[in-house]
Amino acid sequence: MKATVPVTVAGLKTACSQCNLVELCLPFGMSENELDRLDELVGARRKIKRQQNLYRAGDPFEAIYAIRAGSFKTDVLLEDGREQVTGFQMTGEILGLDGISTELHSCNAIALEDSEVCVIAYAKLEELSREVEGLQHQFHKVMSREIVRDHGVMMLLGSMRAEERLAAFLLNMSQRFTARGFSAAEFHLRMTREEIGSYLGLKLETVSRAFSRFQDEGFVAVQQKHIRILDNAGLKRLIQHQPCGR
Amino acid sequence: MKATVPVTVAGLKTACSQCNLVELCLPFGMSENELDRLDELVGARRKIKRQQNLYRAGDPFEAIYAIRAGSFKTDVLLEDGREQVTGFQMTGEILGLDGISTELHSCNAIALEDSEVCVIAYAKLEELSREVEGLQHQFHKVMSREIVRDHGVMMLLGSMRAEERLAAFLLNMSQRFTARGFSAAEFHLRMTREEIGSYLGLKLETVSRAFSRFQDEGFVAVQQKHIRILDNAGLKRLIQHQPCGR
DNA sequence: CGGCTGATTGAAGGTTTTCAACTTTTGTGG
DNA sequence: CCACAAAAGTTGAAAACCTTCAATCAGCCG
Repeated sequence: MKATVPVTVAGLKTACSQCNLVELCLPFGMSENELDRLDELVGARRKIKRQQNLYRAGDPFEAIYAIRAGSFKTDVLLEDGREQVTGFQMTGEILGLDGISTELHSCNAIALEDSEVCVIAYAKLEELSREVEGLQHQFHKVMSREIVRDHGVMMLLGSMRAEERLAAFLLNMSQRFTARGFSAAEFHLRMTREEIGSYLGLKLETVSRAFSRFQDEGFVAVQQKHIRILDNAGLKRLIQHQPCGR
Repeated sequence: MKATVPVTVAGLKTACSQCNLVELCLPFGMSENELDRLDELVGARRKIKRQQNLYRAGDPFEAIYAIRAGSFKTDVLLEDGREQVTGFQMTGEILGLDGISTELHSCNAIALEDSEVCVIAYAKLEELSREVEGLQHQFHKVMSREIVRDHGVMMLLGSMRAEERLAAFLLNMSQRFTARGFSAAEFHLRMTREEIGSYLGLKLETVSRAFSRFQDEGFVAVQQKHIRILDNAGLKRLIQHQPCGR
């Protein structure tokens, strides 16, 4: 560690410039010089154990988080207890953007496994992104990407039937694992059937049944959370060529 | 018009500092000085006739738009023709944020009535928001608010039943009309039952039936697109105290 | 190893969709 | 300005899809 870098808790200081997640994370597309400046910004890392909250709805908003290791879900709770999972996040993805609007977090972020995040103080981010054009631009892209992703989820929830939703979900997971250097065809889901169901607007039994049908039809091999995709094209066809639903 | 302001098409130059939508729009919360700078940014206005596109999915992204008058819907189309309405936008709201991520628009924006928008060149916005802190902050808030709104829609689509969705929709519209100085209890919807249905993940017949039931139960008086809310609290109760749906 | 959580599967029930007929409103052109 | 066609909205009955309820099975952790 360079002497110029201020020492933080137990040498946990992060350096984006050294991180292998650069291409997936906030720094994507930034120049060498810009990257160096980014290292000023990113504070200590924080470890979150499985099932623990990174933040809760109502918490004051102070930072956004880049997932360094592990994975999360975000959800919104209705007063009567109903839960809606709004997303699953993997390494390199940014959490906490919901808090900017009211300066309070509006959803819960919960680790699906033991995880680690880089803490990015939001005040500092605004400050630095006024100076570093690449950072500003990239940050805007990250927010916009989240909006586009949300529209995709609305499409799922509003216009697709159960099996289409699950197929789209699996293809999306596959693609994101691929981007992280993992197998596109074989992966391990960190979330339960109930969480998948909540995300897709389905009951867990419906998710389970859809998995079984996919297995029967030879699209995938399912063993609990372990998924092997056998017919990628078949899943894609499923999404587009089904009557309708609602 | 001041001589220092560059003259654009037919004197259509907008001045945020003069606009009565300030409190609802991008400039909200900015200081007098900051507002003056904002006037540099906002280009000509553009009129969009009913049913016309402000932009289409795939169009190159160059600007975001502030709705000066009228209203819009945004939607995403699936290859097989299915449409998902992702939102309805009213005066003061910002359109086009979806385009930042890929520099191509990812959805369609269509005027629900003859409308007018202020064109905000995105490159200029980034430039100016590096100089004007209040603008930067406000722009981030606008994007974050969109993300939070989207989560709310996911909740609707994923966890609520037909009547709950429509109740939530009506209450949301009422609140937004109120914010614009219109009656909270009586308003005119600019979209069809089919568009409402698409937004809520329901078929138009289901929307129509839900309207009829609300009328029978005395929650609202419905006459085609004209809505009168008779029992606001009743609608609110509907949202929280229903068994479940899916 | 036992108890727990998570997952699977079947049968019955419910909500929403589909199909269809009909009414009302809107828009256009004579 | 009326007439008429097209679009939008309403309503009923049947069907489809998903949920609910229930029982069973599998895997995991202490």
